[in-house]
Amino acid sequence: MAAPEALLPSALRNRTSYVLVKLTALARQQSAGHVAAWGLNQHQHAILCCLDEFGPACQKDIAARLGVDVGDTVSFVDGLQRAGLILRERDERDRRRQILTLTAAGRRVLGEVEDQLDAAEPGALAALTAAERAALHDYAVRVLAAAMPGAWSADEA
Amino acid sequence: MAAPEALLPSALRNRTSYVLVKLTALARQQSAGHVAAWGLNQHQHAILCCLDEFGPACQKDIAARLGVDVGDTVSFVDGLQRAGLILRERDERDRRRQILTLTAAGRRVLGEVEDQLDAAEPGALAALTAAERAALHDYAVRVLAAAMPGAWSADEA
DNA sequence: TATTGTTATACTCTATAACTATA
DNA sequence: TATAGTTATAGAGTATAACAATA
Repeated sequence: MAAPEALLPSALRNRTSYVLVKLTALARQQSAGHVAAWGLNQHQHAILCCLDEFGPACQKDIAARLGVDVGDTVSFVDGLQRAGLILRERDERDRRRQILTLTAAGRRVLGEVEDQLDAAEPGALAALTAAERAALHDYAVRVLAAAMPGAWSADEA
Repeated sequence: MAAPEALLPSALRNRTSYVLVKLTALARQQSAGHVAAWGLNQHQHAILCCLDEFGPACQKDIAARLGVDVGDTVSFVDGLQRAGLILRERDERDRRRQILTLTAAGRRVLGEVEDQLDAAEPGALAALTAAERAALHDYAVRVLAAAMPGAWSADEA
C-alpha cells in the first residue's frame, strides 16, 4: 500500500468500515510477511493451528472450520505435505477421506511461527496500550460472534 | 465467506491480526454491497469522496491521496465518467493531465451512498455500544497514524 | 495517463473414487 | 450382486484485486 501524500477525505477517515479495511491491510501485510518467512501462507498457518489444537482431521473438516474453500484447500495441503509438516493418510474406515496429522517438524515450525507472531504483535500495535490492544481484540471478536455465532461465540480466553 | 461449522483454534481466535482480517472481511462485504447498489466499487466511492471534499483534481493526485495504484485508477474513472458522475477534462495548462470534477449527479449519488452507509453502520456493529464503536474507530486510526503519518495524523473530527 | 501483464485469491464446475442404501 | 445416490478429494476454469513495468 503506497503512502498517500495528502490527507484523506474526512468522509473516509470517519467511516469505520474504511478505517478497518486499511488497518487490516497493515496487519495482514505484517503477519503474512512473518508467516511467509517459513514458506507458508496464512491459510497454511491456520491449518497447522487446527491440527495442533484439535488433532488429526480430514480436509473437509479443516476447510469448514476455517471457512476456506475445500477446493483451494488441496493446494495448501499439498504444500504442507511437500514441506514435511503434515502427514496425509487414507482413513482405513472410510477410504474417501484423507487424514491430516501434524508431524514433529510441523509442530516445531508452528511453534516458531507463533513465537515470532507473538513477538511482532505489540510492535504493530505500538500506538495502543496493552489494555487498548485487548479492547480492540475484544470488540472485533464480539462483532464477529454476533455475525457468525458458530465459530466465534465462545470466550476468547 | 462460508460459516465455519465448528469453533476456530484458540491460537487464531487470540491472534489480533487474524481477528481483524475476519472482521474486515465482514465490514468490507457489507459496505461493498451497499456501494454496489449504485454500480460503484469501493475505490469509485472513495474517488467521489475526494472530489467532493477537495474539489477538482487530476487522476495522479487522487490516486496518491487514496493510496491506489495510478494504473488501476483509469478503469475506475472510466466507470464514473460513463455513469455521468464526474467530468474528465484536459488541463489546458498541462495537457497530459485530466482534471476530474464532480457533476451534480455525482454529488447527489454520493449523498445517497453516504446516507445509506451511515444508516447501515450501527447495524453492522450492533454488538458494540456507541462508545465502543467510537473507541474501535479511534484505535484503528491511531495505529494507522503511527504507521502512515501523512494520511492519518490529523484529528478524526 | 494509459496499457499490459503478473500474482494471489476466491469461487464454480466437473471428474473420480469410495462410501451407503436398497432391490 | 447390482444399482443408484451421496460424499471426499482433485483439477480446470473463471473472476477479481493488487501490483509492476512500460509505452
